[in-house]
This record gives sequence, C-alpha cells and structure tokens, in this order.
Amino acid sequence: MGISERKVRAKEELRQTIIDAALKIFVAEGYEKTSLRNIAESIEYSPGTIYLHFKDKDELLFAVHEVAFTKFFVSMSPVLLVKDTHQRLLQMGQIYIQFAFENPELYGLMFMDKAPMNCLTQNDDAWICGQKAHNLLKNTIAEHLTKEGFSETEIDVYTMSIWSYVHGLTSLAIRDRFSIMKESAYNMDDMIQKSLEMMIDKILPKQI
Amino acid sequence: MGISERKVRAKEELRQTIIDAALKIFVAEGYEKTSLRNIAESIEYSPGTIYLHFKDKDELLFAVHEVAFTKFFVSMSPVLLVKDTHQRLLQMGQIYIQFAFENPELYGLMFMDKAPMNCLTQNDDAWICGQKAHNLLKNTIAEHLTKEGFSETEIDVYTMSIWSYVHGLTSLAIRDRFSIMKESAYNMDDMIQKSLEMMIDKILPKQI
DNA sequence: TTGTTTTACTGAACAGCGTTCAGTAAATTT
DNA sequence: AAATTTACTGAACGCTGTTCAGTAAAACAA
Repeated sequence: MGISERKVRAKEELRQTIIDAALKIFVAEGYEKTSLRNIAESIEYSPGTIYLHFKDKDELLFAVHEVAFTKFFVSMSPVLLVKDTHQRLLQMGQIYIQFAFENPELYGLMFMDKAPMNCLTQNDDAWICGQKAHNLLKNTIAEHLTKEGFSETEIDVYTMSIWSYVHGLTSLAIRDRFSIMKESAYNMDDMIQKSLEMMIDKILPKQI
Repeated sequence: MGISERKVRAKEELRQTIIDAALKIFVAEGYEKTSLRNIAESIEYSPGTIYLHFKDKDELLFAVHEVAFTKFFVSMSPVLLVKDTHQRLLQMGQIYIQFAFENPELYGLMFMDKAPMNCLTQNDDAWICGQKAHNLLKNTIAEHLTKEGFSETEIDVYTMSIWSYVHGLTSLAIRDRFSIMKESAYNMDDMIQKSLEMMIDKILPKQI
C-alpha cells in the first residue's frame, strides 16, 4: 500500500507548493497582485487546480496567514531569553513593530484584513494562530502580575490593553495614518520608540 | 451669466449624488459590494459618468471617507461640553469605539484601508480629515498636560499613544481578532470598557 | 492482457470588476 | 443656420474568483 501513501504525500506537496507560491507573490507584489491566476501561472498549473486543494481564495489566504504566523514566532523567539518581564515586554513590542514594518502585507493579513477570518465563521473552530500569539503575550504579563496577586480576568484586561496599544501603533503606522505627525520634533521611528517605552512603563504595575 | 453658474451647480450636485449613493451602498452592503457599476446603476447613470467627476475609484472613496469624518465629528461633538479633561478623554474614547462599532465599514475606510490614502501620495497635500480628528484629541491632551508643564513633543507622544491604543482596541474588535478572548469572565463589551477606563487612568498623569 | 474505474488536472466559460474612449445628442455660442 | 462645446453613453479591454464538462493517465479488476 505504498502507492496510495505516495499519492497522499504528492498531494500534500502540491498544497505546500501553492501556499509557498502565494506567499512569495504576496510578499513581493502585495495583496492586490496576488490573484489565483498569478499563483497558478507561477507554479505552472491551471487555476482550477488550486480549487482541488482550497475551497476558495480565503482558505488559501488563511494558509498563507498561518505561514506568516510561524515567521512571526521565529522573529519573536529571542524574547524568551529575557528574564526581566518588563524588559521582555518592551522587547516583544519592539520585535512586533519591527515584524510589521518589515512585512506590512503579512501583518495586514494576520491582524487587519477580513479575508482570512472568513474561514472560521463556524463558531466551533478557533483561531489557533491568534491564540498562540495571544498566549505569548499573556504569559509574560501573567508572570509580571501574578507575583502581585492579580486575578485571571485582570490579566486578560491587561493583555487586551497592551496588545491593542501595540497593534494600534503598528497598524496606524503601516497604513500611513501618522503622516499628520510629520512636522513633529522627533522623526516617526523615534516617536514610536519613545511612545512604546513610555506606555510599557505606565501600564505595568511597579514591582516593589 | 446665470446659465454657466447653474451648470456648475448641476455638476456639483451630481458629484454629491454620486458620493451619497456610494456612501449608501457602502454602509448598507459593505466595501466588497460597492462597485462603480452598482453606484452608477443606483443613480441611473452609466458607469463612465462617474469618471467625469472622479479620477478613479480611490478618489471617490476618499470623498466618501470625508463624509464619514463629518459624521464622526458630529458624533464626537458632545464631548466639548465635558469640562474635566480626564472625563472628556474617557468619553472621547467611548464615542470613538461606539462610532466604529456602529459604522465598521466607514471606520475601516477612515483608519484602516489603504484605498483612500492613495489619493494623497503627492507629498504636499495633507490628510485634512485626519488632521482635524487628531487635533481634537491633541487639544484635550494638551489642556490636560500643559497645566503641568509638559512640552509640545511630549504632548505629541501622548497623543500618538492614546490614539494608538484606542484605535488598536477598536480595530482588533471590529475585525474579529478578539474572538480568542471569548471564554473570559467578562463579555467583550465589558472588557473593552474596563480596559478603556484602566488605560485612560494609567496613561494620564495625575493632576495635583 | 484487457476492460473498468478512479484520480489529477485542464481550460473554456460565467459573471463580475475598474477603466477607457469613440460616438452621440442636446445645449450653447458664433 | 452652422459650428462648437458639453454631458453622457455603453461597448470594449483586460483583469478577477469560481465552476465544471472533458481528458488522459494511473490504478485496479477480470
């Protein structure tokens, strides 16, 4: 029965090839230019073939967004070495912002666009990628707070608040909404850095 | 010379009619369904006519986003009655979030989508709507801070930080990224409210 | 080995999109 | 009355996501 297993493997490989091609075009050319025809052409298959592996474009974009998340987690991994929770949260923020600046299209797919979320409208299936990223933040916040007797729900509120802030900073920046602040004394990057430091400092309760 | 003026008026009226039709479809049917053909059909003109008034779809969307901003400012106007700057900022946040929840498509156009920003790639023309909204926030923050001798650039950092936080909260919510927090002790709306209160309180320096 | 079924894939077709432009009919000017 | 300007049309172009009858090869059955 080795044959049918080889076939399954081949099918899985093509699926991966499609995802990789989509990711490549997505990063190189942006959301707009990422059409199923472009993807199909780049791997020398017919457009119809993609539909043998993905229900629709949203499902393919969901797969791409999952790859983006693994890139994200790799970028984020160095923070695990940082012992001090305050410093760790600061570095997480910096890496988060840096990832978004270096991969604005992927960031949009991960945290801003509607498209990939259409795949999990069924109430039962969860957004695992988001869950993992969320836990990464929540665990550090919990580590910082539990020493001082904060409750689980308080930790949730802190996590929501910090994520919201950093995402807001990031997404306004990459979609050019900070253009109105150009004439400030600082340049944009310095302002963002200054804001991040200030906010982490203000939000986190001081340890003893 | 009344005739040519009537013509100018008629032209301006059709322009407004197009914007209104676009806004209507945008609010009722969402971004995806808002096509130039749909808009043209709804006002009983040919698609080509729209191009006599707008360079391209982005320019029309920019006009729609300007109307959305005036709606936004109307919603926001009650805050001017609130004397206490802390309370005023809190209410600004609440109204901001409420506006986004009630007009998610418009909010996306105003603060998230790329489309309308493509109109002002020329470095010289400014994003007036954004400027006005930004000033609304900045003025209140300045009022709160200047009493205590904060500098202009510090005010800019505070403004950027608070706007980022509220926008992040808002945009993650309306694009379903908080779905991962469903099983928390609070429901979503309560958590958002609790987060907002906590953050405004933490960010603002205490007066005396 | 021959016939049958399953599998993997194609590519034309459909309906929709933003955009362009030759053509037209009416209004205005000469 | 003729010429010109104006406002508008709607067909056409090249693109999009998606579907599906058709096909050729591979796998299985006799």
